[in-house]
Amino acid sequence: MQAMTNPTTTLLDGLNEKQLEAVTLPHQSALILAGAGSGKTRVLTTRIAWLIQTGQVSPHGILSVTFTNKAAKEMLTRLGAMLPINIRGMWAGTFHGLCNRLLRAHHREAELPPTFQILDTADQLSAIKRVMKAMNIDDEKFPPKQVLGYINSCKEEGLRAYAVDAYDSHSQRMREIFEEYDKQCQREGVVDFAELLLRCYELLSSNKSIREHYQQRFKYILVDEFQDTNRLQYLWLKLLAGTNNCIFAVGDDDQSIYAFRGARVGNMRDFEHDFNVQNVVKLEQNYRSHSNILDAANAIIMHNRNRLGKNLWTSAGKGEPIRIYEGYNDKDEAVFIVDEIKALHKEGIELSQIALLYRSNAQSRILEHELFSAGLPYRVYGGLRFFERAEVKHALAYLRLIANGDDDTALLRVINFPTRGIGARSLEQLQELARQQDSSLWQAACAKAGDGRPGRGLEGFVALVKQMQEESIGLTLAEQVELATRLSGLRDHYAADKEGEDRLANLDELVNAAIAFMNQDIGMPVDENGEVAMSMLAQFLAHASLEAGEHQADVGRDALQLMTVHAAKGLEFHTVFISGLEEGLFPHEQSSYESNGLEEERRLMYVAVTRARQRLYLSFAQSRMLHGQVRYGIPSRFLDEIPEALVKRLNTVSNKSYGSTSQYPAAAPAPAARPQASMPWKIGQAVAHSKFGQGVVVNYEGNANDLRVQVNFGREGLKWLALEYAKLEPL
DNA sequence: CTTGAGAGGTTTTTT
DNA sequence: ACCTCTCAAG
Repeated sequence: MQAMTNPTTTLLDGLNEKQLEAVTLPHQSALILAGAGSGKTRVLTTRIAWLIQTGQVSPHGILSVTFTNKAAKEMLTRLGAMLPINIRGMWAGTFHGLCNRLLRAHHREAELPPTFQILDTADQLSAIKRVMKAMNIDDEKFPPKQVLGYINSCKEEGLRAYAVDAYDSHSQRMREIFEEYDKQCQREGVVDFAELLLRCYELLSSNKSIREHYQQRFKYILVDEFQDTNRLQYLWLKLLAGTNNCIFAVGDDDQSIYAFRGARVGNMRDFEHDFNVQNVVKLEQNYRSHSNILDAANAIIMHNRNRLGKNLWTSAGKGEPIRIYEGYNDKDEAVFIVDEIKALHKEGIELSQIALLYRSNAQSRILEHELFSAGLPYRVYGGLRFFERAEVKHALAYLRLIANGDDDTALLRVINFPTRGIGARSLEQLQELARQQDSSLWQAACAKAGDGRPGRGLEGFVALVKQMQEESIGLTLAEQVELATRLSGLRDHYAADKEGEDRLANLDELVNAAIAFMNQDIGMPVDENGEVAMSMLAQFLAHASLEAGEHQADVGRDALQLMTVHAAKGLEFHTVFISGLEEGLFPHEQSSYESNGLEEERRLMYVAVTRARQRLYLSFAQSRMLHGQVRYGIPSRFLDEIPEALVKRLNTVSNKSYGSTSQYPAAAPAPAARPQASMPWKIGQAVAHSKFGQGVVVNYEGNANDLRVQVNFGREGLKWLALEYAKLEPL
C-alpha cells in the first residue's frame, strides 16, 4: 500500500491526537466528551468511514442515532463525501425515525395496523381533550396540557399507566386518563411521539427473535448528543446493544440544556458504569473561537458543581475582548445592537454571520422592530413550521382519512372544514353513536349516512371521503395530494378568501413536497415477509409528522440570524450578540424553582458564548417591558462570572440613580401623582441591603407613615421592605 | 356559522 | 403587551 494513495491515511489526515484516538478506538463501548467546537461531527463521521474502510464492518452493521433530522442529514452528506461506496445499508436517523421504521417492519408483532399514523403534539393534545370529554373530566382541575406533559413524561420514563405510582385521588385520575388515552389511540391506530419509542422498546424487549435479529445486525451503534437522551432512549439503546455490541457515545455534559423535556445528563455516568467504559476520550481543543471567548466560557461553566470536567483550549490567539454594553432600557439596548451591526456590515461582515441570541422568544420583538426601522434584513428562527401550518394540516387530515378512516383526530379536524353545516349538535350525536357501537367516528358516520350523498352535511362529508378514497386508487402520491386539496374544497375556500393567497400557495407547496418525496429514492420499508409494508401515502404522512419542515422559506438571502439560545446550539457565527443578560431573564426566573435549574441556565449561557468565533457582545438593560409592565432588573450573575481582564465595557451608566433619567415615559404609576417628598428612593434606584445584597427599587406603596418599597434583589428575588425597618444604602 | 369581547397565560423544543 | 382560546350574541 502506498501511503500517498492509502485511503485510510487520507481519511485520518488532519485529525488531532485525541480525535484520532476516538476515531480508531477498538470494538468497545466508548464515551467521547466533545466540547463545543471540538470537531464532534467530524469525529463521528470519520469513525463510521474508518470502520467501513478498514473492513471491520459493512454499512449494514452500523446504526447511527441523532436527535434531529438536520443532524442525521448532515452526517449522511459528510459521510457520502468521505466514502466512495454506497452506504444505503446503514441505518441512520433520529430515535423516532428509526423506531418508526422498526414498527412499520414489525407492525403485526407490535400490534399496530400497517398504516398507523403519527400524532404530533397538537394532534395529541386534541386527542387528550377528546378522551377527557368522554370521561367527563373537569379540564380546570386537569388542564389538558398538564395531562399531556404527564403522559409523555411517563412514557419517556418507560412507564405504562398500570406501572405508574398514584397514591392520591388526583394522580389516580391522571393515571386513568393516561390509560383511556392509550386505549383510544390503539382503537384509532395512531401513536404519539413518545409512543413510537415506548412501543418499539416493548417490541424489542418482549420479542426475542426480533431483538436478536437486530442485535446481530448492529455491531456498531453510534449516538450523537448523548447528553440529551432520556431514560427510555437510554434503555432502548441498551437493549439494542445487548451484551456484544458497542456504543460510541458522543456528547457534552456542559451543553445539556434539555432537562426540561426529559433529558438525563446522568445517562452519561450510567453509561460509563453499565457498559464498563474503558475509554473516555476528551476532545478539548477548540477550532472555533479565540481564547478570550473560550476563557470566558470556561470561567462561567466552572461555577457548576455537577460536571464530568473538561476545559476548552485553542491555539488561536486571544482575539478581541468581550464587549459588554449596558442599556437604559430594552429599546436602547436594541438600538445599540443595530448600530453595531451596521458598522460590522460596513466592515464587510456578512449579515448571515451575525447572530442575535436571546433567552426567550418574547425578546425578539423589540430587536425586530429596530432592525426593521434600520432596514436590515433578518431571519427569525422559531414559530410555525411548514407541516404545522393550519392549511397544510387540514390537507394532511384529508389524506389521513384516505389512508385510514378510523383516524378520529383527522376526521374531527376537517369534518366541518370547509364548513358544510355540521355543528356541535350533529357532532355530539355522532360521538354518542360511536360510543354506543364502540366504533370510530368514521364508522359511526357511515352507519348514519350510508354511502352519503353529495352536498352539505354529514352525508356530504361521507360521500366526499368515499369519493376521495375511490379516486385516489392508482394515482401517484402527488396526484393524491392534489386531489385531496381540490375535492375537499380547501382550494376553493382559500381562493375565495382575500387573505388566502399564502395559504393557497402553501397547498401548492404541499403538492411540490409530495413530488420531491416521490423523487427522493428512499428504500421502501419492507415487512418480515419482504412485502412492501406501506403505501407511498402512508410514508409521506409519517414523514410529515416526523419532520415538520423548515421554519421559514427564504433561507438564501444574506440576513441576520435571530434565535433563542436553545436554537443556536450546534451553530457558529463570526459575531454573536447575547441580549437581555439580566437576573430573572437569563438566568430565567422560572429556573430557580427547578432543582438544578440554575446549572442548566449556566450551561445555556455556556452554549451561547461558545457560538462566537471572533467577536462576542453581551448586553443588558436597566429596565425592560415585560408582560406589559416595566421591569427593573439587575445585571445577570453570569456577567460577574467572566474575569474582568477578558472584558471591555463599552459604557458605564451603571449604579447611579437612573430612575429619573429613564427614557421611559412614567414607569409604574406616575410618581408625580404620589407623595414624592416622602419617598426617599426613586424607582430604578440601585440600593444595597445588608442581607439581600444589591438590588433595584421597582415599586412602592403606602403613605408617609407606613411606606413600603419593593426591591428586586435578583437572585434573592423581589422583596417588599418596610422603610421604617429596612436598612437600605444608596449605591 | 361568523364575529368580537373577555379571560388567561405567557422559558427553553424535537420528534 | 400580546397572543390564543372560549363563549355568547348576531
